Amino acid sequence: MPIDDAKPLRADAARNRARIMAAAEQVFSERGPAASTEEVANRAGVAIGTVFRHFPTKADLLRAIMKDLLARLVSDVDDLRRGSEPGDALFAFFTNLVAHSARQKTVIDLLAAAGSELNVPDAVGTLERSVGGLLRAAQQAGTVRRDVGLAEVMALLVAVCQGAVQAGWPADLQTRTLAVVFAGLAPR
Amino acid sequence: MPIDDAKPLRADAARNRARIMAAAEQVFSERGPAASTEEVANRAGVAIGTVFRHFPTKADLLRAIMKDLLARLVSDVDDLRRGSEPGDALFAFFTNLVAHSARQKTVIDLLAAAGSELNVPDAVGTLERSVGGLLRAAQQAGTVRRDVGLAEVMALLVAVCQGAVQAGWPADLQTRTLAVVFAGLAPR
Amino acid sequence: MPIDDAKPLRADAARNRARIMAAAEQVFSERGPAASTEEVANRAGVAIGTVFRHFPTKADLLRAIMKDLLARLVSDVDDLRRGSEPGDALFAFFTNLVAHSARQKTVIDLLAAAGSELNVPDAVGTLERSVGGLLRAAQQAGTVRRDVGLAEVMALLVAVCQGAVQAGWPADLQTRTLAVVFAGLAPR
Amino acid sequence: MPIDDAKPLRADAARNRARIMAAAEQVFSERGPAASTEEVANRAGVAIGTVFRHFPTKADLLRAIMKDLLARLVSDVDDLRRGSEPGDALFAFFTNLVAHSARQKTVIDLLAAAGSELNVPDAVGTLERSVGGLLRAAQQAGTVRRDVGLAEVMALLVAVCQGAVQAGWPADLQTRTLAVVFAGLAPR
DNA sequence: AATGAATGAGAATTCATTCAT
DNA sequence: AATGAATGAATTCTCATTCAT
Repeated sequence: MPIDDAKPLRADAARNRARIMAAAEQVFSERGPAASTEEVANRAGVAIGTVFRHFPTKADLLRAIMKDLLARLVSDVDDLRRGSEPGDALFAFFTNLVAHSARQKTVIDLLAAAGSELNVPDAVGTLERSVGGLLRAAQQAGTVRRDVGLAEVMALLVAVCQGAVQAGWPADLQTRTLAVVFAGLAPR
Repeated sequence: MPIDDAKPLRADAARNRARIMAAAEQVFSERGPAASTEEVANRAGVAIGTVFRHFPTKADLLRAIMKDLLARLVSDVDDLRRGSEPGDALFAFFTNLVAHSARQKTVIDLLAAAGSELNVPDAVGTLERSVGGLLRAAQQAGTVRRDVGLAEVMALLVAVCQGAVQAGWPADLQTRTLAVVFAGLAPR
Repeated sequence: MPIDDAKPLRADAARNRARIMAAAEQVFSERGPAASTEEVANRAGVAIGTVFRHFPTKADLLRAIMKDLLARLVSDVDDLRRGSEPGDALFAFFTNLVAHSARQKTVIDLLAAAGSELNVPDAVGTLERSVGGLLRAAQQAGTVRRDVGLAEVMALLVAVCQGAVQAGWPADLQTRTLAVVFAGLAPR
Repeated sequence: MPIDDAKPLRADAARNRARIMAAAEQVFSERGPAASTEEVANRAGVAIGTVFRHFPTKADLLRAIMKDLLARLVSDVDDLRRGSEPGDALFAFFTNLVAHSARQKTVIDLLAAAGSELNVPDAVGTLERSVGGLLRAAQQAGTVRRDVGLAEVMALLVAVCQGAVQAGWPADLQTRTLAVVFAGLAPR
């Protein structure tokens, strides 16, 4: 049961599509969303036309990256729910996401801009639902206050990630900042 | 005693400079830093050449806006230190900044990008020192834990503002998110 | 006795060739000669490569359409010569062609451009000879002046058709315009 | 009393605008409306940006040319009404337009396309009104049948011009073709 | 033979910056 | 000092044509 793509791609096309997305992730992370599609093509080792064949519009490319990254996040969440104590999973996910967001400037930027320019509603919604699961579990385990809502958790998540990414916080600053947030979430 | 500008400007030149900066603040807030210099000129009611006479480069203009906004923030901090209980001033500043950042997308964006692209080190340093004052005062008043550092306070400040701005948090989400942060800063 | 095509085509190849030409006629009629070959392929239900296998160049495709349409016109003329009074056949052909040219924007455009860009000399020549037959018959029947030449009849034919097509003349304007032309051709 | 342009242009800008329009007229006449804006710029001796500063869109440029050429036609009509017998002016205008249309492929093409892609309604309307004047005068002078309408005269005008232009009719073919049309317009 | 992905040379348009007026 | 026209490099996107599958 294919989840995403209607038409199976030819082997070479699939390879190129993947290369392009990887290149785009890199390029946009390094140079921001204003980076040129041409550079993405170069980095992917294909001609510019190939990029536009796969993603008819630059915005389509950005959307595709975002969908992909969000999907990865959701699957991270699922892994965590299986592998950790329910009370810890939210904190673990939070910490992880911040730690990796350096590599994922794009996700974060796009997450932050989610409402505005690009539209990837279901993907964002899915992530939100996943995090919601973590939050409820943590609240039932008693590691997070009952009066904290999903909205503010998501807000803090995005905000801290974006801060971490854009300002390039070193590891210890990440830790100390998260300590404050976690203390704010804890009961009492 | 002019601190920054070497040459006193002719009255009309000064007026134009001010108009341009005001227009630029608006335009970049609305359209992001990719907005065109031409539009800034239009909004300011001057010709494009005039903008470039005052700010030889688009980056110079952005830097100037940032310096200006940071200076305003610093003076806000000073006002607060005089007008509120020492224990509350930090929270008040924090809340204020978040609330107003909607209008100041530019500051926040620029603050966030401070380290990277533009360089306005002294301005940022000055703000950091001011906030440091608020923090120490709050810690002495016992409203903020002693083991919280200035770095993470600044980090949270920027992160939350940026989140608020870019995602357009409604007022109640701002409140609830700040509640978590403040709880995290409070002793015990 | 195949006049034009050297190699007999496999059945499926012939079918594709026909489909492509039909699609091309439609597409170029609707969108003008700037329409993309890709769209022709889509409309024909074949892949783009197939179009280029049959017509190595876009110009070749246009030429082929034109040849085909001209051939149809010639056969129309022949039908008319058999089925109408000699004195009326030219007028009937003229009227018919104008009336149908809406559907045949391509022919007309190509007929008009005949001399310039594309070269389909024999096809045009053949049509001209056919119309010449109609003209002589009409002159002998006394419905057209003797001092009118084939060149100007062809010229008027093309001109009026093109006018009708490009400006989208309604039926009554076609009628009234042709009335003037026919009056001009009539003796006295 | 300025008829067309709201803002007076600087001398150099006006010079460039004129050069661009002249170049565009040439280029589009030679290569059709698909010719590149870059070539217009080259021919005009300006940079590509200058063309787009004056005409923000390629379509704007085409429209401007058309307006200009139509205006010239209208003024030709006015001149003729003053300088010839009322009964002849329509024929003279017709003949002139056809003769010059070789140089004015653009006008004709645009006139023909008037309804469809570009919109220059008032300009076309003005021409139509002018020609209407010639027609009425000719009918009153008895050189044109009373039952001929303006619509078909315009239709023939456009059609014959376009034919002449696109197929490159030599002078004698023009003459002979017009002879038929004029005979069709004459009383009896 | 057919497919459809890849190529890459344009084409239109934008915009920071320069410079004549 | 101000004006605003000119420049031209850069960017997004299109499309005829080629070529691996």
